[in-house]
Amino acid sequence: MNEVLVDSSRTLADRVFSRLQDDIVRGVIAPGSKVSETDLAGRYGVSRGPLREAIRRLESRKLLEREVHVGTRVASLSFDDLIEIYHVREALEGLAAGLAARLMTAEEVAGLTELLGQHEQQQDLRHDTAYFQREGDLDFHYRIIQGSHNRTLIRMLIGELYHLVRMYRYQFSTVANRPQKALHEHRRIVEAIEARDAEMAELLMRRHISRARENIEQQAQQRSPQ
Amino acid sequence: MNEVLVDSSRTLADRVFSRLQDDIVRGVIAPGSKVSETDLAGRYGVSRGPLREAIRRLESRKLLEREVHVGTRVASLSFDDLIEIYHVREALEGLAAGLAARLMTAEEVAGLTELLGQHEQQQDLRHDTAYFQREGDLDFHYRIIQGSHNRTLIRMLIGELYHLVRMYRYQFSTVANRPQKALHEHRRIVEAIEARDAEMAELLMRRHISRARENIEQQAQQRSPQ
DNA sequence: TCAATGGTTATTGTCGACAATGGCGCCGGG
DNA sequence: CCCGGCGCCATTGTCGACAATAACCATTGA
Repeated sequence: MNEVLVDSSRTLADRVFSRLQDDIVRGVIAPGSKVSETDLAGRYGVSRGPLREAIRRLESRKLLEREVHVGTRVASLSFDDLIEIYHVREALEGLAAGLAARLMTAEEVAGLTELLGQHEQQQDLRHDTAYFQREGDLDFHYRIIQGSHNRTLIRMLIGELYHLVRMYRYQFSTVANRPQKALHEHRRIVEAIEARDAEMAELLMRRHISRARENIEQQAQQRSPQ
Repeated sequence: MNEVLVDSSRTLADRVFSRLQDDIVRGVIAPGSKVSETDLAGRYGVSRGPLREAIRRLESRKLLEREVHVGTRVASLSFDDLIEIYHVREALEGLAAGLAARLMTAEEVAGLTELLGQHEQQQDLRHDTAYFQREGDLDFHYRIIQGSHNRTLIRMLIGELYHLVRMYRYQFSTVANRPQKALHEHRRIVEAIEARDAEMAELLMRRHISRARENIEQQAQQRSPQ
């Protein structure tokens, strides 16, 4: 989504890291499956050295789970894990929205407004609905997080949590069943940011993510009603 | 503080990771200084392979900064970085305190109360003040974070942010100049947790960290009054 | 004297091979 | 028939060597 995928730049370990991360997130490699270093090295055409470095980085992002002398397996998120992540998202993205309302530049706000307009148009035309519900939604949040201008916060949300959220969406092919409501909430958040109302922006963002979490909890109950 | 330092367990890369992290946090290796892979390999008596893995992990924790084909240098925190971190801490530890008030077991609450009692005693006797202000303070927060029972939250705070905070404290030899107030705030937080008042615990924790941040901002202004 | 350019050198990036550990299946005994 | 021990094998952990890149310095020209 955001990260550069130019295969001719940087180092080998960096490229295999990007590709492997993408394959994991998109479910090309089945969640929970064991992956052998030798297999992966062959698959990506590199030696085990750079591959191991990529594995270590993905391990610290919780996309891979490693057990010494046993092997590495792709992380498989449970519903509980996802609920935990959403609690953290609520706190962090609430902070981000508040900071964004105070610190976003006029250009950033304009870009955000434009992005939202595009989403609303897509929604009206019933075009590319799946895209909006997946990457489009993340794009919106992505902009606001960047607007916080807090590098630590950006790193934690974009660099760590979002890959897990994306993986989950692919894993359970979650088509958010409340796109209109979500879009409406997005609109109100943007309005708060445009008005530079930090408290309101934070409140609305927290509520927005909180509702998304409740939605997931409902789905979980329906699928496995104990 | 928390991580096992048993040098006879796990893998070489894990051990050199722990030792290197400790040396960086404690300032044994000067912040901002360049570190050569060959030098470090010799220093810890390992090959460059495991060392590189340790470097990658410390890099993703922002304790090391790497530039391809140029070198690795120890991160040196700016005041701005620290302020950013404290904003994130405020959001995350506020969440943690709220969750702790709801989810901590009776044993955990008892242990927390006992820890606080020890700190108050140390404070009264003016014993080991430096310790309280450094590791002791972190111990208190550490317990509450663990009490949140949210693995993602624990990982982000303990696994990532706290090492940076610790490094900063060593780097600027910050002796918190408001230990009595901090201790009093700790007491009130514990009372809220004992009363299972989640909202109050969150509010008090946020205020506690917010005040610590303001304290740092004051110090920064005094040292470099523009 | 200064700047540009070339070579040299130190450092990192990559690779293949060897060592060590844990899992798995076979075999024997109860 | 079941259980425990033993040995093989696959996989990971570690190492040293080679290749590639960028910084540094000296030299030369203006």
